[in-house]
Amino acid sequence: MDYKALSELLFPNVTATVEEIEARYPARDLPEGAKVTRFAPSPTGFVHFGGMYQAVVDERLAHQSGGVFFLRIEDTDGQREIKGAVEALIHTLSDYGVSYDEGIKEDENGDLVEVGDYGPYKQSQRAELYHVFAKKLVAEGKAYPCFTTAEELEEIQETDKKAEIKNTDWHTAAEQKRAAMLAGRQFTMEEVKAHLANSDPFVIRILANGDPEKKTKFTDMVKGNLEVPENDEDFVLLKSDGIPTYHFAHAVDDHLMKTTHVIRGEDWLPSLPKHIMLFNYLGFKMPKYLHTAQILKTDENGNKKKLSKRDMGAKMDDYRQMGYATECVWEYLLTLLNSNFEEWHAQNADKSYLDFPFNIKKMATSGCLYDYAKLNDVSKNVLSRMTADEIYEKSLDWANEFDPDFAAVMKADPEKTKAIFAIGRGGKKPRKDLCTWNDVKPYMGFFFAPYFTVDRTPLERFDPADVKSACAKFLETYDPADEMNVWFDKIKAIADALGYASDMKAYKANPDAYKGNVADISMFLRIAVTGRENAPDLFTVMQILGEEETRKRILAL
RNA sequence: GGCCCGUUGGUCAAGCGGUUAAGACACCGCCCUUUCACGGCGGUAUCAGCAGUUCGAUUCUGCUACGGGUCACCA
Repeated sequence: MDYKALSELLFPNVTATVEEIEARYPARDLPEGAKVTRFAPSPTGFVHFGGMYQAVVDERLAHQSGGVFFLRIEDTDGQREIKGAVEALIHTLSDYGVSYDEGIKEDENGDLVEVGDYGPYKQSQRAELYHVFAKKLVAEGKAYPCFTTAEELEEIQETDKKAEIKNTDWHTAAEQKRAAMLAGRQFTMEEVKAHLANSDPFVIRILANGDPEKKTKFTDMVKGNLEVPENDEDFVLLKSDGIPTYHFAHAVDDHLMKTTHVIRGEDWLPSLPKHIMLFNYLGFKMPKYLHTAQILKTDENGNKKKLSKRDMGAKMDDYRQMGYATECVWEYLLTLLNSNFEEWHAQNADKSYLDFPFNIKKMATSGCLYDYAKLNDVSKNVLSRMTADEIYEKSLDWANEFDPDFAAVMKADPEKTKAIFAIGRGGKKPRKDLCTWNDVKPYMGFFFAPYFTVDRTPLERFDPADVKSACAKFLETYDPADEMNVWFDKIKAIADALGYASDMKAYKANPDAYKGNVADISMFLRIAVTGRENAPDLFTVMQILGEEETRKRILAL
């Protein structure tokens, strides 16, 4: 078989040579040790939590080493492409502050532009490149055209991929398919010509010469030393539409774009033999690999499963909707990435996460379960460290989109809103009431008339006359100019007057001697002023509310 | 089913041949506190199992079990 002639037959329009292509992508001029990484999502409309996890690693590794991080859009599957997906992707990355140096970006006008010298950065625009390398492989007898259609192969397999395949059928189905593919390797030049004359669709398959019984050693930077079998599968390089499969695009792109470190999910591990073979066939130097652990969830049956896009929390946009601040998700992500991040952050509170010495060795090698309780705890801590102004701005942003009515209320009186956010904030032991922006309204809505409702239930176990009398007495002596201790002394006086203990120790020593205690009196007032039993410091609440509103609410109880 | 990867408390995890096996979350007590939210102190709970190497294995090796991933003209 004249492979050179075959390659000309298959790619008559490809005139560029591999050398010419290589010349277009010179080595990058980077300092010693600089890493070149890439985030290469397919534009499916959202960024997966696991994808963000990888993007963060990409970004940190590149920028921590003085290297380059680029974004490549893997749009080789036209069927799955969703319009606006690239924009959504870019926005998510920028929301989370994951900055990349090359790839598709948005300019000032919001238009998509390409930045960088190693593009195009969309695989659909790189067809020419792939074809040159495919032609080379065919010319060298390392790849061949296969005219067997996907439908025919599926038929041969006799098993519906969608249906549940019984374990025992696996072997035979795989064998049959393999036999069919092997048969596809047998052809004459005349047959190929006939197919082409007939415009029969075909794919380009690799000619696999591996023996799966033979294992080769491979070192992954996360997983460590692995043993991988040789590849014996004639997998597809170019689909019948001329677009490459992931495998082929990965080899060609990461070679030309000079990627030094490939960060991807461990679900790619099984296809490693394919990639090793491809890089060998093409004469490319393999990049280093980091196969990251999977993020798992517990399913209905209590088994661990890969976090799928249907699960809440799988899409980065879910967090926005649930009201998690990006900073919180970031910090949670970082703690999953390097478990010592939390500790480091506690000791370096003033430093940016960019100063954190991210370490590959610290990355988990086994999958971890997604833990909302932990996320919530991290979130509370992060939010508690923010200033009242920050909280105001960020929560308003969120409310503008998800709760416009409440946003309007907040905006109507920014000073008051900020004063509320300032309660118990800034000290060594800040309040931690807020976990998500969604918590803001339930937490402080009562300050605003539209959201103020009174729950009298806690008052029911007391004599209504006492409640009424306590309120009346409070109003008699209430002076908004009072210092906190004076203010509280007055409440204690009310307690004494009504037969409630003003001294908690005395009360605890002999509870039966009193109708209640000063905490109960405070509770009456708290119900009146905040409408509920639990609230931030009552003295401050009254100050922010102002004398008029405070009196009005107590009078109305 | 084949192949690959993994397994330290309920969860995330330190550990890298000799430790009372860190810490965080969750949970449970107690304390502080006019409520709540904090904060402090304490507690329950972990090396999947079995062999082997070794003076000594959570750490090294093998096997078993269990869990996960993957087996497309999807990425």
